[in-house]
Amino acid sequence: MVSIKDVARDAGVSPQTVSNCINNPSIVKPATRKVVQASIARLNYTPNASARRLRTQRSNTIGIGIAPVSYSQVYDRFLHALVTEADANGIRVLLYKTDSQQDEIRQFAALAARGDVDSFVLTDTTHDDPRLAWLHEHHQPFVLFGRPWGCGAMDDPSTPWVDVDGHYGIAEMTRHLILHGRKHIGFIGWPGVSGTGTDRYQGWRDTMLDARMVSGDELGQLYEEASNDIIAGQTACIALLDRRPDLDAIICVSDTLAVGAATALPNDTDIVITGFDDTVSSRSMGLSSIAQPLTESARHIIRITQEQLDAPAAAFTGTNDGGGAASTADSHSTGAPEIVAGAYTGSGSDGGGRGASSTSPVATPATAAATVPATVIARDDRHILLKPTIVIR
Amino acid sequence: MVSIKDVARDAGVSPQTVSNCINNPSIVKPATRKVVQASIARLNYTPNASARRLRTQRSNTIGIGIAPVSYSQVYDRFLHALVTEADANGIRVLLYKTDSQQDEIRQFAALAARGDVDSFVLTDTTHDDPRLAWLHEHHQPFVLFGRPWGCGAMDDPSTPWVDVDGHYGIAEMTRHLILHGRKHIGFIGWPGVSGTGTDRYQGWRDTMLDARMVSGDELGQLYEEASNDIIAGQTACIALLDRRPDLDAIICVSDTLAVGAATALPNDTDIVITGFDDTVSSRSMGLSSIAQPLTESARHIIRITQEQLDAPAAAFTGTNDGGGAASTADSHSTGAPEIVAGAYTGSGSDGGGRGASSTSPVATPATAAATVPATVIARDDRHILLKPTIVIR
DNA sequence: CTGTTAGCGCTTTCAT
DNA sequence: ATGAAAGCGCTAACAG
Repeated sequence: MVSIKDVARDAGVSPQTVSNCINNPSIVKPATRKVVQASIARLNYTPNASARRLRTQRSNTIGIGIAPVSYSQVYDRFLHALVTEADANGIRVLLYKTDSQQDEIRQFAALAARGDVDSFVLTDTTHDDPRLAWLHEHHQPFVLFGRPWGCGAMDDPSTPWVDVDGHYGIAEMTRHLILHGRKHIGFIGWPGVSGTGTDRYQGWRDTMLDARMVSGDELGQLYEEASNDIIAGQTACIALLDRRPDLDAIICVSDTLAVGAATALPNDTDIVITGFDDTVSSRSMGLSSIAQPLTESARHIIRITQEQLDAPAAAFTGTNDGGGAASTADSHSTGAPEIVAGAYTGSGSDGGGRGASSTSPVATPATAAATVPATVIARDDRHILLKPTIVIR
Repeated sequence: MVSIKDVARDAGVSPQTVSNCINNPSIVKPATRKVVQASIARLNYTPNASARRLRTQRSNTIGIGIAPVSYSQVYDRFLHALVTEADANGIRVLLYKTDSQQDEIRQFAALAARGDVDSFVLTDTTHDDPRLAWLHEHHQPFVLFGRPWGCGAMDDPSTPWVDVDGHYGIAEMTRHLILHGRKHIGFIGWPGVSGTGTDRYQGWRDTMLDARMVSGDELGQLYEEASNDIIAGQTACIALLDRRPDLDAIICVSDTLAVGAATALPNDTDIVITGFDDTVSSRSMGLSSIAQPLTESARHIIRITQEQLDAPAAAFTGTNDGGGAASTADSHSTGAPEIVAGAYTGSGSDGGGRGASSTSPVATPATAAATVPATVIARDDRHILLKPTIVIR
């Protein structure tokens, strides 16, 4: 392995100068820098990560857990997005197992103690999540993907999170259906009260009531619950149509349920089924869905992580610094999203056409969703709520 | 952070003795060891990973890639299994992105040069995979999950792999259906020649021909191809039933296709649909499927990785060392699988009932598949072919 | 602007 | 059986 000394000898300078060329090029005389960089290239030198970590006491690595099974079908795409954004910022991603929340806490302790990671990314936050308590107690940096529902930490500066606005997504989808002439729009949701599920449900409910498409009394008839699998989706769809044969659209809280519902439809029907997450399955079935801006989410997660680590002692002020999301990233952030401070349950037509032709976030079937940068609705720069993209097929 | 010096001071010994207590306890006098271990526990000491890595020049980390999308729905479970087995052996798992094979090669170079990982785990090997060429050329250790189909490296000692026997799984499923009175069994496979797809297809074909359930001429009528999505599965199923209304079972090369096929079935039918991978989707639909022994696979991958790293210079002899898979793992491997050397396309009834009541690998509906240790059919201890478990529902 | 010194935390010699 | 010395490769702090 070629080390910094080899480069130094080759370039006729001291190891320190080589180090400076890499970590602080501006303080090296251009001529010297040139020579050193030539040596680096010729010898194909790459700094040893362990040595650097030992010296700087920074691993430049974040940890993220993987559960025994993932029901969402979106986790692998999220991981890819996260790794991609991390990679672009010189950060590595370490995977650890999470068989339970307690197990994850054990992993926190081990990984943090060994200095394997600087920070963690958490998903699937639950009510009174013990992981948050542990992390806070041990002053361990982290970022949530998903809001800390019911933890009372929604606005806590020391509980940064990035999430996708399910309420908005479902509301937008509902509006789209209404605008295209659908009169009786049902909803299949998850049972129980989950933050995410309830949020999405309310997106449908609020829009339906706002548009006077349904009375409060009638709402229950258009609603069905189903655990997150295909069969449950089928069952719920059948129950819904049984109760309300006049339905002409059913919005599902997930793609899995949408796939189930779609397969339970009579052959000759015109009923529209929509899902959430724009998975391969729903896409192959031609269902409209709601795509989470995973790349954008990952970008913010990495940005916040970087900010935390670069300014560990600086207390968070709680005020938006004016620059917003775009201010930190050094040349990486292409198409930096605008930050629209304020409530996130806004009406669909937010000001500011931010792209080419389409003023609505509804993507045309042909143009892929990925090209449109996600719009941000945020409280401040450590609590980021992203708008999903409605994908109509 | 508490370091080895702190422990040494606390225990009244030298840092070296503390180090020995951790890495080589047997050479420390029991009394001293006791004292040191008490200090370690009291101070809650964990050795710093970077320092150890720098000193030993070993990262004890393996790298594995994540693609932009995964169609298999099994990758996340594999990752969990891999991380779990790695964790049990003191190995960390670093995730890197793989947008293409070339991209992955770039990652290899970067990660290897920085000393971030010792070895890689590769999946989705293709014909003349450029990644293998690169790894060989740079003497970079790795293990494949999945055979190197068509690379001519199937028996190459320096190309270790772990795979699950799709031919066997599908053959066993076919036999099961035959034994339960199914007379006309169709197959939905993937188009084109993929190693995995063809292997599974042949499991059906060989069994059908062996059992005289079909003539060679007739075979084509019972076979349909479909790209790996739900709609394609539906279409193929309909085409199949259209051509052969007498079908009473359809074996699908994947769960995704099985789900599609199942949803395309008439309401009152008795036709059995089976899939591959035992995913949440197919399970929720009550479909029989074939479960890959992911934990077992991961265990072998980690074992081989360890062996490679522990004996870097030792040339592989190509002979089974007699101990087989169970010989290396130190106390971790519970229920070590037997190794049955020989051809892998054996007839179903291989000798040796290895468990309780059931002599056939067909699991009963009630007892979960996971409890049965996977049987190994292997050429040698660096080329491991595992038997999947047939899950009947 | 560049070089020297020192040390991050650990483990492999080699003495004792 | 234990300790002392050295150094893995790198970078912060200072001196020049």
